[in-house]
Amino acid sequence: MEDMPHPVRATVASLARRAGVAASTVSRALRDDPRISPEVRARIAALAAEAGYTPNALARTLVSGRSGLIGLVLGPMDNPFYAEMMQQIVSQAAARGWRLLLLHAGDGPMEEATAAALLQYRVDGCLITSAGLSSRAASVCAENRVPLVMVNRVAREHGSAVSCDNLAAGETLAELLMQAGHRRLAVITGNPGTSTGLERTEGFVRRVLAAGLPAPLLLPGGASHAAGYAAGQSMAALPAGERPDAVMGVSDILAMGAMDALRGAGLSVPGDVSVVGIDGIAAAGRVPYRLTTVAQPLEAMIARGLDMLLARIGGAQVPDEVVLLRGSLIRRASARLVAPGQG
Amino acid sequence: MEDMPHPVRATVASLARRAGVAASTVSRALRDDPRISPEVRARIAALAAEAGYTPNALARTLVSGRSGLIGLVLGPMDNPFYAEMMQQIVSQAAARGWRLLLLHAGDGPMEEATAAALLQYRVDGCLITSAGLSSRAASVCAENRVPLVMVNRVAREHGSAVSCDNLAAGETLAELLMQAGHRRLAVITGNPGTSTGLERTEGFVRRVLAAGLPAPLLLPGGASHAAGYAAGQSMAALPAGERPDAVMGVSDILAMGAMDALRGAGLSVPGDVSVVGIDGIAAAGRVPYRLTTVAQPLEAMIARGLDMLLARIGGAQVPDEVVLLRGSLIRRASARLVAPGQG
DNA sequence: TTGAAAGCGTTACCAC
DNA sequence: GTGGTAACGCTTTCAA
Repeated sequence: MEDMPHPVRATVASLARRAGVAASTVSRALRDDPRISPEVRARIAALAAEAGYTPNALARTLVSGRSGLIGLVLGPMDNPFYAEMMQQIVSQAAARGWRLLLLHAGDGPMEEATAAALLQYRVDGCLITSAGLSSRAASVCAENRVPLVMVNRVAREHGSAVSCDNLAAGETLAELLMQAGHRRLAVITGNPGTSTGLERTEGFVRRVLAAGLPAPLLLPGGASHAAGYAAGQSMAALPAGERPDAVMGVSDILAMGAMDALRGAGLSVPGDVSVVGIDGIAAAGRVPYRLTTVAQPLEAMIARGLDMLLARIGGAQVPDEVVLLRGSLIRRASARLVAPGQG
Repeated sequence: MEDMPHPVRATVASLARRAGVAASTVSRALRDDPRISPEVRARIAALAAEAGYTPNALARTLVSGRSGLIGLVLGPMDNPFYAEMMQQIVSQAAARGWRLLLLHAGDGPMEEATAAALLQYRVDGCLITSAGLSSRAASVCAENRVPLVMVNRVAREHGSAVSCDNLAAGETLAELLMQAGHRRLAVITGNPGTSTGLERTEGFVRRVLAAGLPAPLLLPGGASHAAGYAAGQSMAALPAGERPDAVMGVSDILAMGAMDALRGAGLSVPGDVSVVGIDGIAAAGRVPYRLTTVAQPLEAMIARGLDMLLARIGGAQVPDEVVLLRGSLIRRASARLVAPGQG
């Protein structure tokens, strides 16, 4: 190891000096501009490698107007779904050569300074995955014409969105449960004001009513296992005659919490109560849950979202759009799937 | 809504023009330089607000040499521990006014371009939470003198680290299990080459041997629930006389997988087998796991890690250091805690 | 094919 | 107190 006091970073100018050419020549050579002669290009490339040259992306931004950064706003991490989503985002963004400025993660409100950073660092666009309806980042983007795509939530006022067809997912599960002969249905709802949860609930309820059954029991839930657990406990506490025989959690994690509570209270799932969820998180597929669910097409959603962002960053005056992708039903052991006596 | 074709961003120069002062004055006024007279400062502040001025952090970086960015490298997200850690990092970094450049998340190797981005965006420092021993980011940082702190792993060659005292955690759990009368012990190990897992295993084994018991059975594990589940199945398949009566997973998620497998095979936890883990993730505390574990002091670890990073970014020639924080034992229902016949 | 110079937005230094 | 000017590192005209 050398022991230079200040390992000064090589710059285009320093390389130019050492190569005896102009800075513009170095800049062009390094970006493989076809106008530069092969010899010069090779010489500069060698020099750059030797000096350990790394272009300064920030300086480049200043002149190009593009930062290559996209702001990322993540939802509450206590739902594993968001962790899975994040992993998708990170790998797909990297594959496209974008860097992620991680602005927020969690349920709380975004800090003032963080919202400001979104603008100060001149992100090219913003990806918002928080399910909450009131997203600070969204309005900041809209006010400042920063291209914005929301994933897993609908755009209320501005911006585009890509999301699972939540209404259809709710309907699918209601249909599934009714066909299996369930008659007393329930829904564990999401956080109030959360679009995904509302839509899933609505799809479910609509389908049940359309079939002529009484409206499902709505159990207040939230976004966490604990909330689902509480809802499950309140179900278990009902007299057997009033207790629903099937329940949908508006997210897998809620459904999992409910299963744990029901079983903890001595009830059998799916023997006494069928439980289904929506999201398709990995944990829900495993023992002891084996949850029947509608899986969101996560990879495709992110790919689509980044496509949309790219189009808007490109400068084209593309109108806002909302894309709905259909989820896929996964039948597993948490729900009885045939009417009693048919098996 | 106005309909300006190009909502040109206000700059220091444009504000200076409109205020009839020099750019340097605007710059000073905006940063509350005491030399600027109150009237001028007020006038400029008003103008800036009206124009919706946002300083360009990238341009500022160019002259100051500080980007305010810290690179973040996250481990495999299928372990909820990393999600919890991320949330801590995001909120604590924001509180200190740092922005996070999310470079990597997951188990796979870091892409070439991503490693380059670390340098190109001139991150002030790097926080690495991946448990894998071979971290590409670490060597990039070291070679380029980018301050580096690793969390939840020890620094091998360069850089500083803050970590839980994994050895002590393993010892604590071995002691706990032996005191409860367990005699046939086992460990579900982590990914090979992962320092945290190795240390936890070593602490456990050391303590068991010191007590004169036979060496614990080492079951190959990994980093996921599935790996723990497989290990649990192999335990359950052993003849009753050879089956361990207590097992430690080197992480909570492994222990949870093992519990699910053991119970799935008809065994009782903790009736037939006691199970303990390490990490203290939220999911492990809940029904049906109620896992006895050693919780990592996550909040303190991150705070300490950021402190260390700050000190090194400050420019002070601080020598590399490794900080070990002690975890805290949480006794729950997954392990029998008294010798049979003592209750 | 290459060079010179201007400019991106900000801050720091030196005058006044 | 405030104004000029240079500088950060890069790209991009416009000339040659």
